Amino acid sequence: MPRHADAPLPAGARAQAVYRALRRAIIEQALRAGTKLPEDAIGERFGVSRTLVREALTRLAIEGLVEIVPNRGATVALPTLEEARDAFEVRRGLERLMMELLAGRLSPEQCANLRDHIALEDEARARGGPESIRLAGEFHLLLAQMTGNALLERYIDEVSSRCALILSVYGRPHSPECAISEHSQILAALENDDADRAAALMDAHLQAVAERAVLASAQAADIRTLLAPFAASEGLAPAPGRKPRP
Amino acid sequence: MPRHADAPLPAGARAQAVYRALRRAIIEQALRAGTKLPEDAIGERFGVSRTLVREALTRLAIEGLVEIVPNRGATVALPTLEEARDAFEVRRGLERLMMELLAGRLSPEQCANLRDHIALEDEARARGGPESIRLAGEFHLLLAQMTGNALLERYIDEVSSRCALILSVYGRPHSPECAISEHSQILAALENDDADRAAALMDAHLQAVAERAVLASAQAADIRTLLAPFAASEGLAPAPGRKPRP
DNA sequence: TCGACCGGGATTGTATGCAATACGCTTCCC
DNA sequence: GGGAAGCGTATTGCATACAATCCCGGTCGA
Repeated sequence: MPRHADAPLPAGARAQAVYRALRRAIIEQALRAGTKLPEDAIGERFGVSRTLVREALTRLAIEGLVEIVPNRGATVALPTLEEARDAFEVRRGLERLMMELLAGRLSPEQCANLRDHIALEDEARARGGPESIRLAGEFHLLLAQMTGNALLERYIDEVSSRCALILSVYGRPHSPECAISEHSQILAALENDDADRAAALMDAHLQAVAERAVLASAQAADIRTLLAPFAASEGLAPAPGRKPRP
Repeated sequence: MPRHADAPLPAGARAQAVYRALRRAIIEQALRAGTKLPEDAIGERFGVSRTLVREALTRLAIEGLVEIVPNRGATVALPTLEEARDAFEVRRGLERLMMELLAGRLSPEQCANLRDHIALEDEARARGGPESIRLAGEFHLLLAQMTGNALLERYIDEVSSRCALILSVYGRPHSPECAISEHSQILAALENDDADRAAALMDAHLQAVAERAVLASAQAADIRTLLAPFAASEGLAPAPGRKPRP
C-alpha cells in the first residue's frame, strides 16, 4: 500500500529507496550502461541529500552495477567481456547448487507458483512485451528464494542483476534471454527429484543464454580484431609498440 | 612500503583503510562477535570522521560481518546457526566450481606456490600459533585468485570471512579448522587433472570443517534444548504458548 | 517491591559546508 | 592549424552541524 507523502520514513529507509530505484532503473535499462550518475542531480530528483545518494551508489558499486572512479563520480557500469564471462561462470556454479538444494524438495504449492510464473513469462513473451526479460530473471530469483538459503538468494540476485546488465550491453536488443521451454523442463526435472538432470538443464540453459548473447559479440567488442581484415587487405600491419592487453 | 604520515592519501583510500582494518580485526577476533562498534570511537581511533567510518561499516554489513540495526548502531555480527549452515552451503558450491576451473590448469609455478603455502600452514600448526587459522583460510583464497575469475575470488573471500566469524562463535577455540593433509590431497588431485576427485575432496573438507565446528554445538545453541533434561528431571514442561520456531 | 513514567546523556541519521580535484573552454604561442 | 597552458565551473571527498532516536538512570505512585 502506498505511504502518505507527509509521513516520515523510518530511519535508513530513504537510502534504501534510492538504492532500489537506481537498481531497477539500471536493470530495466532506463539508465543505460555508461550513463553518468551525478550525486546532486539524483539527490534533487529523489528529494534527498547527497549523503544518501552516495550510500546508494557505493552499494551499487559493490554489486558491480555502477562504477565509481575517485574524484570522477559514478557511472552505470560497463562490464568488460572478461567480467561477463566471470559472471556467467559464477552464476552457473551458484545455480547448480540451487538445483541440488531444490530437487525433490519443492512443495506442490511451490511448483504451482513456478508454473504460474512460467505462464506469465509465456504470455509476456507472446505479446513481445519488454517485461519478459524481467520475468525471466525473476524465475531464477523465485527458485533461489525457495531454497530457504538467504545468502544464496542474495548472491543469485546479485549475479543475475549483473548478468542482466551484461546482456543489455552485449546482448541483442530485446531478445528474450530465456526460452520458455527451458524453464519448464527445469521445473519438471526438479519435480521429478532428478537433481542431476535439473543441474544439467540449468547449466545448458545458462550456457545458451551466455553464448547467444555474449560470445556472439565477442569479436565485435575488440575493434582491432574487427578491423584486422580491412587492414590486411590494404597491407597494413598493427603498430608493434602496443600489446593487445597482456 | 610505509607511507609518510604527512602525505595525504589518495581519494577514497582512507575509507578503504578503515574498512580493511575493521575487517581484519573481526576476522582475527580482536573484535569478538557481538562487540559494539560506535562510530565516534572508531573514527577517533583512526583519525577520520564518522562519515568514513559509516561507509566502512555499511560495507561490512553487506558482507555480513557486522550487523547494523537502525538507530542502534553497528555490532560485530553474531550469526545464527541457520546463517552458519547457509554460509557453508554456499561456500561448498563456490569452492566446487573453483575446483572444476582449476583442475589440470595450474602451472608448475602455481603448484609450487601452493605447496609452499601448505608448508607454512604445517609449520604454524606445529608451533600451535594462532596464525594457522589465517593461513588455512588464505589457502582457499589463493586458489580462488588462481582461477582468474575476479568475481569468484570476491565471493569466496566474502564467504570465507563469514565462515571465519562463524567458527569464532561456534567453533572450539583455536582448533585449526583445516587438517593439513586435506589441503595436500586437494592440491594433488588438482595437479592430476582429476576435477571430480578434487571437488569431492574439497566438499568433504568443508563438510568436515563445518561439522567439527558448527554441528557439534548445534544443540548448545538452543537454550531450551539445553535445559530440557534439567526441566524433565524436575517434572517441568515447556510453556505451551510459544512454538520453537515453526 | 514493582512497574510506569520521565529527563539527561549518548549515539545515530541526514543535511550542509568547505576544500580539493577534474573537466571544458578560451587564449596564446609555435 | 594544432597543441599547450590557464582559468572558471561543476562535481566530488570529507568533515561537521543539527535534529531525531534510543538507552539508562532516577523518581513517583500504586
